[in-house]
Amino acid sequence: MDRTKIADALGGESQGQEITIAGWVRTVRHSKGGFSFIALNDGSCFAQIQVVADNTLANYDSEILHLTAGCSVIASGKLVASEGKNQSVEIQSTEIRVIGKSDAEKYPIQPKRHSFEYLRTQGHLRSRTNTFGAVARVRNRICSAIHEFFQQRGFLYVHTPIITTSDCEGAGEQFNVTTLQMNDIPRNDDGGVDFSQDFFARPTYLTVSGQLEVEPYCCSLGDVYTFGPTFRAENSNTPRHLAEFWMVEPELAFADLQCDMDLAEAFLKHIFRAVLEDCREDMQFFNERIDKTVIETLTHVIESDFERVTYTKAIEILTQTDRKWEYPVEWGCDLQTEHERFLTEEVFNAPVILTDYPRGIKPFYMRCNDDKKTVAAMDVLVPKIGEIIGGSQREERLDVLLKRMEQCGMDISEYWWYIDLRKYGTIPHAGFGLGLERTVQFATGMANIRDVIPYPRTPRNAEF
RNA sequence: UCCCCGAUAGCUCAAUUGGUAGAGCGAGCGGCUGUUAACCGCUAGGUCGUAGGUUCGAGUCCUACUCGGGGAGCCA
Repeated sequence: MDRTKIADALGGESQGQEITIAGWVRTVRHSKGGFSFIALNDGSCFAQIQVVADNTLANYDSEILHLTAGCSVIASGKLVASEGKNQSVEIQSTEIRVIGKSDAEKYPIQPKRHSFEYLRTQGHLRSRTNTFGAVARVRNRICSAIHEFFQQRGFLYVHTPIITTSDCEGAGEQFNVTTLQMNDIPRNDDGGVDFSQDFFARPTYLTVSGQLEVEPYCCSLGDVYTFGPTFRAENSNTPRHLAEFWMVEPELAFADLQCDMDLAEAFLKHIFRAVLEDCREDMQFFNERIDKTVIETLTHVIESDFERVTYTKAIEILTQTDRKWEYPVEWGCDLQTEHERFLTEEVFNAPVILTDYPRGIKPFYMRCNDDKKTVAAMDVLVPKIGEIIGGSQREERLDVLLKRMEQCGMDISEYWWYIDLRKYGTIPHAGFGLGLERTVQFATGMANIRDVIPYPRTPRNAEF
């Protein structure tokens, strides 16, 4: 079938031509004048196209008059200038084939506003709505912008494994991967699980981060990035957490924390610029119906220089304000959501990059600073979301790394391959992780992370 | 996992101090209309999340559980 996408039809270039479009009915209005108006959407853009159906159509009485929301149709006709006010062009149809009916009494997506909570129970159909169609298109554009950004800069896309044996040191609780039967688990003499009988003959997990596996590629091929799903078995019930989410993790070769921060800032700006430029209609919708400040916020991020502040300086700011904190602030403590939001929303009113955190609250692989107290870490904080990027320069000095792993009580033998990178041609390198869904949230203004991923996985929830 | 709030028609919500359930939207039918989240009229539709308890009487009060939302922790 030679199908014209509705986005192209509305572009108007084929005006005056005979075209065929296909999609799902949003609304139908019948006129006693002997014709009907069908608003058709095919997902190619936010807008519907209006199909005018005349009662001279063979199936006008038998089918067109009974069309309802959700029906799928293929319509052919001439693309003409519209007499109506809300669209410049419309299709004067010569044939409309009803492909799939949709029982209006039972169709879960009514032509009215639904709550997002309700639509989550209709995960297979919610992409038929304005909001979820727009989210899907923006999410897609963000993903293409991510690849675009790195490919333009000569970064290599590396696929790190989903099933891993390393835990990336405290990045989060992990899901076990096993083929052992739950009701018949083989035991060792000491009562522990006998993993030698498992598929991989050892405990394995779903990845919580591709960082450790992408570093070797960085230390041989230069600038690289990994981009894929990650999993956390944390019992987190918040609008900002998922058990399965997507993460982008670039790793820069021969680079320090400054390079890392420059990259992160340019990266975020590239993504938001792409969304604003290429998803105008969708963004207009989000700005009108979801968050009235979202376009302004994104524009502000693109145009402003990110504030770069050391952790130590941030603690100073937080202790000198009259603001009362639920969690007390002192040097050495991890910053809480209230602190991060205060800094980015009230003190700087812009994205903030916090750097040089105390060693004690950061993982083993971060590079120790000369002060022996802090590490070369950086977090990018944005309004509303808080931490959107976390990164660091990696510890490239073998002796320092080993000492640090020892202090952290790690089993060094498990990480022999990671340590090898410091033995054979070690280099300074740095990287960060960006949560895709939080980025989509920030770009769209959607309040709940469950509404920016097609099928959210959260504690006690894996429907669809 | 902790704290707070909620669950009533297909959906979004209302129901006074405990007295036996309503609206809007949607749907069906009819009217009107180059309409556009159209408009006007009529109709159908509910063991008030589940299980106990208090009471002459519970949508309303109490307890537990389930699910949902907000905040927090963990983090991306």
